[in-house]
Amino acid sequence: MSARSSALETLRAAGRRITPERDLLVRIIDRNPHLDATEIYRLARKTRPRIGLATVYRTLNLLKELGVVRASELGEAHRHYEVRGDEHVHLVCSECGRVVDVPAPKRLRAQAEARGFQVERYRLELIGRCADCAARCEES
Amino acid sequence: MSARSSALETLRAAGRRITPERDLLVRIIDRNPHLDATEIYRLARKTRPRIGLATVYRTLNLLKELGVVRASELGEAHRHYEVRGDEHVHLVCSECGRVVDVPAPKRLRAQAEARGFQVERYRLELIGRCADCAARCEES
DNA sequence: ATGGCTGCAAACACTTTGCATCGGC
DNA sequence: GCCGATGCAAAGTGTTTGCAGCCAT
Repeated sequence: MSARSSALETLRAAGRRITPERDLLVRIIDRNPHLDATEIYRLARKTRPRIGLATVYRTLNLLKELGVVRASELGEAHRHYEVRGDEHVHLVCSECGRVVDVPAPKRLRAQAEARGFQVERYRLELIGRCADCAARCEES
Repeated sequence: MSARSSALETLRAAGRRITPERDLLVRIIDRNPHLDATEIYRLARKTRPRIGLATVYRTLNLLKELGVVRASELGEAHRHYEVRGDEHVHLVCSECGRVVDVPAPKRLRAQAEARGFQVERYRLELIGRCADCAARCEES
């Protein structure tokens, strides 16, 4: 099942309406991970010029509540959204801003829970230089 | 050497002035980890009522540039500041908001660097219930 | 047809900036 | 005394909210 149809299904199950705006936004987030609200808005307007920024924010918050997307603040910047799948770690390049995902280590959760802390979710971002940018910095 | 005097030393070394405002703000951040700008401002006004919020922000940014403090967005919220010491993980309680620090595992860095990613710094927050809140939820 | 959803604009919260004054060096 | 730092207020961002009309159900 695609992330898109699963998201729409979740909406339906929660008794919320499926509107063209919501469908469009889900598709955009699904296809482009790590966009912020303004970027999502910009993309959405290409398809649906009359969509409002408020709708983007309202939809993002709704999807977040329903657990369809997750928000994270990549390297000091604004809030970025992505469909929730497996837990993973963000590698954020401080040079080009590119974001690479790597699967998350299981040990973290275990360590925290050994201290009596019940982990619900986590946010992990490593900020630094991606391989490309590191190489470019070497040569110059 | 205390975090405070070390911070002031860093200011001096960078050729920046040591003002009563800066000294006060460093002391506040040092004594109370995980405060946001407004909370720091509120505390600062108790001692120095005429201090401006802009000074708080300017000082926080300066200290961040100098590497004296680090900023992180705890559990969706605003930006929080703390003096930079050892790398560590934040355990953020979703119930009471309490933040517990635990030392950071070294493996993370190694894993990322195995992929050619040069880690400069990272942000890691586990959100969930602290031991106390978990216990309280059990009994009720 | 009814209530949720949208677009628009105004309100909000947080952060930065312009400028005259002040004070660390 | 010089120049950086401050306080105040105004401007900038990013996000939320009030409201009249619209449309999915």
